[in-house]
Amino acid sequence: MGRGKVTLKRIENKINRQVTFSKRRSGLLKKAHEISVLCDVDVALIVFSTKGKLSEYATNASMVRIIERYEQHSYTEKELNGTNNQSKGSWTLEHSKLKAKFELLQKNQRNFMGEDLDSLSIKELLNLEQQLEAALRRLRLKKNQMMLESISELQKKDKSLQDQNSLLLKKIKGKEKELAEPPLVDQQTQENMVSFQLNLGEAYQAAGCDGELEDTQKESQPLTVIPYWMLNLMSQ
Amino acid sequence: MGRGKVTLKRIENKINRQVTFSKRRSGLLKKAHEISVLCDVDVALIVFSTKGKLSEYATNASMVRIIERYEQHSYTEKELNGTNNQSKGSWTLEHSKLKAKFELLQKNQRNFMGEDLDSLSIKELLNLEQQLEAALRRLRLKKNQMMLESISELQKKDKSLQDQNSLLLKKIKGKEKELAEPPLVDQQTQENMVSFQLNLGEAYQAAGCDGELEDTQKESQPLTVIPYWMLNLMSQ
DNA sequence: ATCTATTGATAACT
DNA sequence: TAGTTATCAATAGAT
Repeated sequence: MGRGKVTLKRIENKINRQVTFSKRRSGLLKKAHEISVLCDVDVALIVFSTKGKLSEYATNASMVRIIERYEQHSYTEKELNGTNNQSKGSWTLEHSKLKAKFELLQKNQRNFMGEDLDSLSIKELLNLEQQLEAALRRLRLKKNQMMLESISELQKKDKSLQDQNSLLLKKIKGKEKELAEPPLVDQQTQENMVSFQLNLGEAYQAAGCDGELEDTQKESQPLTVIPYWMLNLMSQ
Repeated sequence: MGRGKVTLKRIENKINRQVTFSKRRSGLLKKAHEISVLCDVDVALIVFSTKGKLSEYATNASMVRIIERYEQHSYTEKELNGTNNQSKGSWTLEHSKLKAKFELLQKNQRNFMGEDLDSLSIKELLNLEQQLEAALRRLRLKKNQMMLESISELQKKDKSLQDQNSLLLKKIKGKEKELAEPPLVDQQTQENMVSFQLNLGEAYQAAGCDGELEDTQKESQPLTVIPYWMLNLMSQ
């Protein structure tokens, strides 16, 4: 239509291109609207001008709804591997909401780490201080509890190993008698182990442990070494 | 176009509507493509048939890119709270990644609040404790700094009000002489004010303030009352 | 922006 | 669903 045929190729003349764009854009929007009304279907049209200006048409003026429908359609069609799609709809809305929540949380977290404090008022700082102190209290309670549990576990193991040891000792002595040879485990080793258990016991009592120590499953630590954190266990 | 004018109204005849839809849809897609090529612009068109069948056109076949651009545009236009959108592809991927990050952050935050500590090992607890202590140190530093700034501000105001007061006193005395009448402001009032300033000064020195107190803009607090937090200011 | 010659789209029909 | 054709609509180029 017009005074000459059009070839489907980018219009090089900038002015012509701009004019054509303006005319065809309105035509396209009109036709989108027409098909939407005449045929009673959902249509969404997005056009960005070269300069980035947005023109849009959407049935019932609800672009997001149609885009959501598109996303749903697209994802359920193309890839069923997808993350467990709740049929809630609202992907993009969901996303932006999540983003906002994430950023809020991130800011909060930074504050909790003692960063970005300039944006806070004195009142907020005092509030944060109280929260941190409470957190620290809870944390130390938990820490002590876990350490005491750990100690208890170690003591149990220690005990069982000692028993095992005595058993072995007995067996060896039996063999000694049979073979009339000296024992493989000497007296010194045995004394050290007993001493170690007593030390742990004292520390355990000094902590004033009053909570029950449930026998939670823990990965067993090697007994040949005392965990480094146990050294200053009772400093807090 | 066609053998009769069209009225912009839903076509009631179902067959006609279907035929018209089919024809116009192809026309619309064609025109969308044309404007995209001729004018070198981004176009996205989504059409859902009554039965839910999707037809789409997008410049360079990248619908998601254009939708993203639309979302960006939309969010930055409508609400300038805009999050810094990277122009990455894949909404769902983006979304699930964000979700994972969010949940991680949320768990972390709970730990920082001294909650959900059961999932942590002793080592992690000790690490968290150190972080909390560091955070608390930074926070208290900032808090003290802000409070001292606030005090400084208040002292300035106090001083200026005192000056103003003396000025008024002088004026009144002048009038007294003229009119031979008693003054409106008595001696007691003046003494109280001086005493208050001295107290603030002492507290200020006791804090061992060595940082410069920049005169940042602060919302002025009423001078007639001492802020509650100032009472135990130096406890920390 | 507005005009108008011309092409393009399509409603009704097949 | 596809083709034909009479008509109307869109628009290229000019003003």
